[in-house]
Amino acid sequence: MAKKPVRIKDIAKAAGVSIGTVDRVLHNRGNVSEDALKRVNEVLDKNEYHPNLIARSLGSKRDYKIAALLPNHLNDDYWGLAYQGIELAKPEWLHYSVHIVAYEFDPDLASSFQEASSKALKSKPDGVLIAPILYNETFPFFKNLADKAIPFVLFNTNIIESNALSFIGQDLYHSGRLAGELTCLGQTGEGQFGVLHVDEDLNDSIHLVQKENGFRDFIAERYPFTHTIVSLNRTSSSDFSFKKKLANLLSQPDLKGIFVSSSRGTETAAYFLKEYGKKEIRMVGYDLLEKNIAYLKNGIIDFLIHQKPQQQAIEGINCLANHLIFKKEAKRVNLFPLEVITSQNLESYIANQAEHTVINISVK
Amino acid sequence: MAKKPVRIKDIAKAAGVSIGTVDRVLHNRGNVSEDALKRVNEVLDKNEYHPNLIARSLGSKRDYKIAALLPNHLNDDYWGLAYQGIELAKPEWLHYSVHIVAYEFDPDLASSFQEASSKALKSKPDGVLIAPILYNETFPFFKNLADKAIPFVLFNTNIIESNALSFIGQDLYHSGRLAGELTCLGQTGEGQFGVLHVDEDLNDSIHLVQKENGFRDFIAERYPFTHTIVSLNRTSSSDFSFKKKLANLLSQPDLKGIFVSSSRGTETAAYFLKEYGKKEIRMVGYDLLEKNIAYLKNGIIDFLIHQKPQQQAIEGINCLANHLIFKKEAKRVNLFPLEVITSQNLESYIANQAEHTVINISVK
DNA sequence: GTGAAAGCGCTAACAA
DNA sequence: TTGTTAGCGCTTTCAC
Repeated sequence: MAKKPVRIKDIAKAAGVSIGTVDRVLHNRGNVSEDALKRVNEVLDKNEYHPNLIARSLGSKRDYKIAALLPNHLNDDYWGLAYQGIELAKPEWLHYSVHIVAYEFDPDLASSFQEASSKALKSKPDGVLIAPILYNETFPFFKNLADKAIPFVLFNTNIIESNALSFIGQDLYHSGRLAGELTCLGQTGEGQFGVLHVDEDLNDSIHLVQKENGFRDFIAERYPFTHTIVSLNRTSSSDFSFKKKLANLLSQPDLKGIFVSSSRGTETAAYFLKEYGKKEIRMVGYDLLEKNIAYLKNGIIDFLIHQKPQQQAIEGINCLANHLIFKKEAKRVNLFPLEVITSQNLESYIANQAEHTVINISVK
Repeated sequence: MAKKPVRIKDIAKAAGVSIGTVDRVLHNRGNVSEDALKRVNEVLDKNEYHPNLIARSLGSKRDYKIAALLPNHLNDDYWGLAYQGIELAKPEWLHYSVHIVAYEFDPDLASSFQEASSKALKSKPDGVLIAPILYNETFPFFKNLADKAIPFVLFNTNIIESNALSFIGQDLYHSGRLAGELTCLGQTGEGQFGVLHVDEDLNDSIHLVQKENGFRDFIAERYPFTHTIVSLNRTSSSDFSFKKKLANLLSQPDLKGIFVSSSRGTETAAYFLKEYGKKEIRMVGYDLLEKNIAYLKNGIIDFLIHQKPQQQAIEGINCLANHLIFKKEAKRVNLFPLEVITSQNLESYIANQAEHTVINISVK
C-alpha cells in the first residue's frame, strides 16, 4: 500500500526544529540560522517533500487578482467564446480567493487598448492574461508589467520577445499546413487554390501570415508544379475591389479550394461561396462559430480548424492562478492540438464543450 | 468586487442552528428534526451554498480505494495507454487519500477476467473503473457490485443495461459515420470500400458492429447507388482465408478506401496496404499507437480517429474520485469528441498529450 | 532566530 | 436530536 506523503510536521520533527522554521526555509523567508537551515535542508532532500497544495490554499488567507485583457466580445463571436471561458473560470477560482476581472478593448483602436490596459494596471493585479493582438501597443505594456514584476500570460497570439510566463495557443504555421493538407485531400489534376484574409490588418497580424506560409509550403511540397495559389485580402467590409477579385477567383473553373485564415473571415467567404453556387469547392476555415457551424452542416464548408478560444482563455487563467497560489511553474509554451472539425464529428464537439470541467490543479 | 462564497458557518447562523446540524442536512445523515431541517433548507436555497471542496477533502480523514479493471497492457499498446492514464492519476489522487489499484486480465480468457474481478472485489474497493469488453462475463460482476452498493464506471465500451454510474467513451456509430466521411472525401466516380475487423470476436464486440453500421449508413447516404462495401473479418492472426480475401479486395482497381474498426487492426491493415503497394488508397483507422503513427507519417494511413484511451481512463478515475470524496454527481454519459488526426496535425497532438494535467476538480 | 498558536472550511466523533 | 470540539496540513502572526 502506498505510504502517506511526508508533511511539514514530519520534517520538522526529523530536523529537530519547529514547523515555523521549516516553513521559513521552504519559502526562504529568511530569519533562520545557518545551522537550522542546513539541518532542515538535509532532511528535506532525503525525504522528498511535496507540499499539500490543498492545505496550502486553505491555510493562506491571501487574495489574488487576475486581470484579463481581450478584445470586446460584443459583436464578435470568437472573442465571445474567450470571454465565456473567463466567465466560467471565475466562480471556480473564487474558492481559492482568486478574483478575475476582464478588461475589454476595441481591437481597432489603439487608444482603447491603452485605456483598458491602464485600467487593468490600476487594479493592481497579481497576474495578467492578455490577447496581444495589437503588437505595437502591447509592447510598452509588457514592459510596464515587467517593471512591476507582475507575471503575465499570452493567449491566442504569441509574441516571443515578450518574456511572458507562458503562451497558450496553437502553432499557426502548422495550422496553415494542416489547412493545406485538408484542402488538397483527394484533389487531382492541375488547379489553383485561394487564400483569403478578411478584415484584418495584415501588417499588425503576423499570425495570419504564418498560416498562409504554412499553407503555401504544404501545397508547394505536395504539388510542386501543378498548382497555383492566389491570396486575397479584404481590408474592410466596404472593400469593393475584394469583392470583384473574389468573384473573379470563384469563376475560375480550375479553382480547387479556398482557405480562410480567420474565424470571422470564414463566415464571409462561406457566404460568397454559397452566393456563387460553388458548394463543391473545398473550403477550410476556422472555429465553431454559429454561422460557421451552419455552413459546415450544409456542406459549404468542409473543414473547420478549431482554435478553442474558450479553452485557451480558461487555460490562461488556470496557468496564472496555479502559478500564483500554488507556485507551480508554467509551461513556457502550451500549444493546443490542431483539431479538425467536419460535419460528422461536429456534434461530438458541441455536446462535449457545453459543460466541461474548468479548474485544473495538478497536485504534483 | 465579487463577494465571498457562503460557508456552512454562515448558513448555520442564518438558520439558527449549529454547523453540525447543517452538515447533517447537507449529507442527509439523518438525526435532524423536521423543524431544523426546514429552516436549514430554506436558508440553503435562498443563499445558494457551494461547499468548499478543498476544505472538504482536507477535513475528511477517510481513505478511498478505487479498483481499475482492464485488459492486460503488456503486448497491447492500446490498453497500455489506458494503463498509463491510470498510472498518471495515481499520484495525483493520493493527496486526497484515494488509492488506485489496477487489476488486469487477459481479454481472450473469461477465467482471467473472473480471477481479476474477484481479486478486485476482495480488496473491498469504494469504486470500480472497468473496461467491459467481455460482455458475458462482466454482467454477473455488475450485479455483484450493485449488491454491494459499490459504484462503478465504464469506459471504452458501453453496456447500457449495466446501470453504471457513468460511461466514458465515444459514440461509435458516429465514429463510423465520421470514418465514412473521411473515406469518401474528394472521391468521385463509382467504386467500392472495404471495412476490416481484425482479431476481434464480432459476437462479443457489438462496438465494432456499431462502427460498421455508421460507416455503411454514411456511405449509403452520400452515394446511394454508386458504391459497394465489402466487409472482411479476421478471426485470428493465422486466419488464412482472410489474407486471401484481403488480397483479392486490394487487387480491385475500383477500390477507393479502407476503414479498419480497431486500433490494433489498423496496423495490420496498413501493413498489407504497404505490402501490396496500395499507398494511394484512402485509409482510415484508429488511435495514436506507435506503428499507426509511423504509417500515418509515411502516407499509408490518411486518417486516424483518436479514441484517447489514456484520457478515458483518467476521466474514469476522476469521475469516481469526484463522486466518492466530493459527492459530485457524475454525467451518466461522457462522450469524448471524435478527433481526427492527419499527418499534419499529428505532432500537435503528440506534443500535447505528453504531460497534461490530470486531476480535474470542478468546484461547482 | 524561533516556537507556539490561531485559523482556513469542513468532517466526524463525542457529549449533552 | 443537538451543539461542541478536535483535527486535516498549511500559513501567518505574535511573543519570546
